[in-house]
Amino acid sequence: MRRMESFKGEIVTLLADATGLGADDVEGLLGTPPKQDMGDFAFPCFTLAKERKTNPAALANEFAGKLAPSGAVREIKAMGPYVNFFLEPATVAEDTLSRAFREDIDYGRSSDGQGDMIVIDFSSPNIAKPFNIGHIRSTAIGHALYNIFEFLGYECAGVNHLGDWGTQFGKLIAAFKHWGSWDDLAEKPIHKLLDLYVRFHKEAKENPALEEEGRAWFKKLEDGDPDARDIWQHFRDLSLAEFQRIYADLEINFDAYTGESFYEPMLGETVQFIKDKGLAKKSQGALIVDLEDYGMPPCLLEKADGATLYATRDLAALMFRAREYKFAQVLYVVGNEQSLHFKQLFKVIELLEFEWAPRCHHIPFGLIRFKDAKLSTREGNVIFLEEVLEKSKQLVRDIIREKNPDLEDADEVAHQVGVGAVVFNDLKSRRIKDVSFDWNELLNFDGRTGPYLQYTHARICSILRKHGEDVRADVDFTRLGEKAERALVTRVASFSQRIRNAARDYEPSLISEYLLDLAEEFNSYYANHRILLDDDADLRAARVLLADVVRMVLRNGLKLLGLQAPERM
RNA sequence: GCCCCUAUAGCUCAGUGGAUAGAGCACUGGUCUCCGGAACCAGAGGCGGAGGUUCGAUUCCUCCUAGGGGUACCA
Repeated sequence: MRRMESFKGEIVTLLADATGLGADDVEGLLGTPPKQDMGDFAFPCFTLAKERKTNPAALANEFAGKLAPSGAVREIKAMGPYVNFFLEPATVAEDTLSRAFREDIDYGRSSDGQGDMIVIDFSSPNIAKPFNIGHIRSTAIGHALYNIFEFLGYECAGVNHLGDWGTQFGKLIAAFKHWGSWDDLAEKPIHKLLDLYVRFHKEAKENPALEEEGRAWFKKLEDGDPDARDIWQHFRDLSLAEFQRIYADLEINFDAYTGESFYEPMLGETVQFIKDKGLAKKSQGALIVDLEDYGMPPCLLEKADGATLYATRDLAALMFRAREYKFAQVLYVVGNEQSLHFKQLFKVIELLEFEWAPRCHHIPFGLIRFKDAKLSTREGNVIFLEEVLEKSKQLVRDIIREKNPDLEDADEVAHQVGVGAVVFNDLKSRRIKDVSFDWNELLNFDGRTGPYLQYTHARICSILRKHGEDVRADVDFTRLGEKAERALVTRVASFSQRIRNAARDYEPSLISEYLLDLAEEFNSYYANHRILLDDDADLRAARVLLADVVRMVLRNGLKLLGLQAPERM
């Protein structure tokens, strides 16, 4: 059983022989031509020509003359300054399609990770605040990375670092004591909590004593006062219940919900540890780690009043994770605006001489910004994720009612497609790019979208149902000679390399892009070639196999991104 | 001020230093006696500016411009 990589290996050996270069040098130069009819691999002769003081085209000719096709290589020819290699399409098709067909749901999987642990910190909303559209980014990207690394043989731990500690909870308790009740919180608790929070700030302007009250409540909370603790716990439970509804919608599970409060008991020893290492010092009344030598502002461990900060809790959390998980890598899927924070965090870890310091990575992403200013001001600059998901699902329901009124499980499918549209929208471009939030764009399911991929998948399922027989792998692969068929085979063959690249770059969009290209190629092929031929059983069998394998890759890829692949829609 | 990210078509985005810079949306015009029209085909439309490195730069480096973010007691 071979793969594209081993075809490449054959060519590297041939070229190393002909050019006298080392195999690594050849492999570095060997590339893929921009067009399919220019072959499967191309070797540029520019650099060598310069060294040998000849022109590249002449050199390419010379090499091509020396090389003889063998094995899977059918033809070798000079094309301008390149030597291009053409593989035997039937061989490539056979190797690729029979392997994919056999591996099915495991096609693309690997054991690269060898069970190494990767801790992924993602989503991490603040409790008592609504899950808004901005949270989709970390949630979708983190979840996709989790799936990708797991598919590559890593063991993953998804950690939801809830924002569940800090002065704001003292204020919230104070507000609750003044104006709230548990009955009142029974319905839409997070919205009610937000109202309380907003009211607190409004009234505190008139009545500064409230601020003091809030601080006092937080102090009580920290000191373990049973009443404060109980109220906080209720707030946390109510929030988590709402978040979990959304996570259920998105089919996301976390391995731990260890929020900031979890690390509260470890803060004292963390600060002491840093002091013992001689890194902490007093400055302007606060306790800091000076990072001036590294061109950064100081990392604050304690405020002048002795209270801890974000960085303190993150340091405690990171050290805890190192002990607990013995990770090969820890990934923080957090917005780009926190780059400095993580640079500081990792620098402190390095100065503490932890050997795992280089294995900590911040995976930044761009912000969601609003295109339509009116929308951003309404609702106080917040769009709730739940509202977005509901709108998307509703639109899918409408479309189904119009296009496929007899569909069974229409609600379930509307859910899968509606949620998929929103998630995919967030995973389709490089994560570092800002995402402009635009209802029209989000709810347009034409073109390069999640529903387009799901539609393509469902359409192939439909073809296979109509085919009516089991798909066979023992087909005549020489029949798959059409240009479009060869393009599809090549695309399928590169799936596993694409997943590796996505992991290497922590970039789920590489998979989105791949799937869109695959779906476009298939849809174009489908429009121009009949698959279920009545008069040519051999060709039909071969095309059915190809379609089935494309279906598998679409499904596997969608799963990696966290999308469902419905069989009808 | 300093630091980070970004700049490719009207809009949203692709583009390992290499062959004619590719898609989608929107727009215009087409495609069904045939496997799902959430589709397919076609048209029109583009590398922010100036240098540098290189046989070759959208890609690497420097500077400039524009947008976004950050920059000690928020997270």
